[in-house]
Formats: sequence, C-alpha cells, structure tokens
Amino acid sequence: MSNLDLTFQALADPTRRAMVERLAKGPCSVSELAQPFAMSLPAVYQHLQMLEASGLVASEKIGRVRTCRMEPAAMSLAETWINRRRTDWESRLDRLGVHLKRFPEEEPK
Amino acid sequence: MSNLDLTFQALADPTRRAMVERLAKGPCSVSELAQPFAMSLPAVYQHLQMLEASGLVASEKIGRVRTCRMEPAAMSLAETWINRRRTDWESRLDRLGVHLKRFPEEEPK
DNA sequence: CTTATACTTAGGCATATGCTTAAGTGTGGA
DNA sequence: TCCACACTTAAGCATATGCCTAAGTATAAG
Repeated sequence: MSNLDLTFQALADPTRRAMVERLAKGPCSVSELAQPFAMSLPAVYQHLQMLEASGLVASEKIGRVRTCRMEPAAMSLAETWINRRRTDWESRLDRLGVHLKRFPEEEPK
Repeated sequence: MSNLDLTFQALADPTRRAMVERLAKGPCSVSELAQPFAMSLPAVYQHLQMLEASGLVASEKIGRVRTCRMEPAAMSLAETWINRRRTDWESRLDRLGVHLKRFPEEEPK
C-alpha cells in the first residue's frame, strides 16, 4: 500500500480529520486527543495508529503519557498530488483556450 | 457523509487516483478509462461512481458513450483543507520561534 | 506496597469496500 | 431487422474498517 493510499485513507474519516485539526493547533496527549469524541479510548487509539501509519502524525511516549504531533511532510505529499492534477487540468484548458482563439471552428482532439 | 469524507475516500484507492490522473490530461469514455486496468468493466464503473459521488469527476452520456471529465472544484476543496492544517501548524511554529527568541529558557505551554 | 492513571492489546461484531460473473438496457451500424 | 458495442444492474463473496467491551501493562502518586 503506497503512502498516498494510507494518507488519503486516514483523511477520509471525520474523526481522524478532527484529530488532525486538533494537532494542527499544537501537540497533545492521547487522552486530550480523545476528549472531544463520544467514543472509547481504544477506538481513538486505533484512529491514532492509522494517522501514524500514514505519517500524518508522530508520537512519543514519556512516562505514561504519549504526546502526539502533526507531521507536515505527509500533509505536503497529499497536497502536492492534488495540486499536480489540478495544474495538469488547468494547463490543458489554457492550451485549449489558445488553440480555440486561433482556430475557433476546429474541434480539439 | 460530508463531501470531504467522500473526496478523500475516493482518492485513497490507487485505481481511482490513476483514473483521476488520466482525466487530468483530458476527458475520455468509460472504456478508455478502463483500458489501463486488469479489472472487469463493472469494477471500473463502480470506481467511477465513487469519483462522481465525491464530485471529483463528472460525466455525460451521449448515444451509448459516457464521457468523463475531471471536476477541479472538488479537488480544490480537499487541497484547501490540507493546506489550512499545514498553515495552522506552521504559523504556530513561527509564533513559538519568536517567543523562544525572546525568552530562550522558558518552556512553551 | 497499593492503587490510580494512561495507555495498550485482544477478541468480537456489524457494515463497508473491492472485486467477480451473469444478465440486463439502450444505440447504432450492416 | 439483426447484432455488436458501450455501458449498466444485480448478486455474491472475501477482506477491511470502525466500533465495542474486557483485560492487560507500565508509571506514578499515596
């Protein structure tokens, strides 16, 4: 499974996106991360593991507290993939526009 | 299910990402879309339906041919969501940097 | 030493996902 | 009219996902 698979899969769940939103504001413990959700701690923990597997989040355990933080590099990878497709599409539209301006009656292939 | 759920879910599958990559180069029929994959046409069709449900792709049927095209607006939504979290994180790091420069021995809360 | 805290693992269950094959439906060429 | 083509629907199946409860483990406070 490629990293983009795991990354987009991780972002596909609203609970996990909310967790990322929380971590974008700054690091926190597993309990703090779990606090907003009406869900058991093991469930939150599983979500956290998917976020870590994708590389979107990293964590470190000190004493009995695990502190989680966002990992912006993985975010960038996903962002870049999307941006690339948008760019491809838009540059195609640009070329099409230029072509139609010069030969308005031809249908592009 | 929110639109971002459907969008990221759609992008989580490598087959569907490849379909989006194909469509970023320009519109094509369902058969053309299916051609690169070692997969039955119904399977491809189901992927297409997920892409349409997310808004990433739109299609129109003329005669017996359905022509599919990329829909950049849905791409932007996903891109923007990711970008926002990255920005939040980075601006937090910036504030932290300023603070540490002025009070190097304090631990930030 | 005992107990509370903060995770962590294990097992189970219901639903969702990604395919398959078989059997349609509508369109257009011969 | 007949038939091939381009989807489209339906049914089924194996695995994955998202939760749960119960039962751990390790650290820290009393």
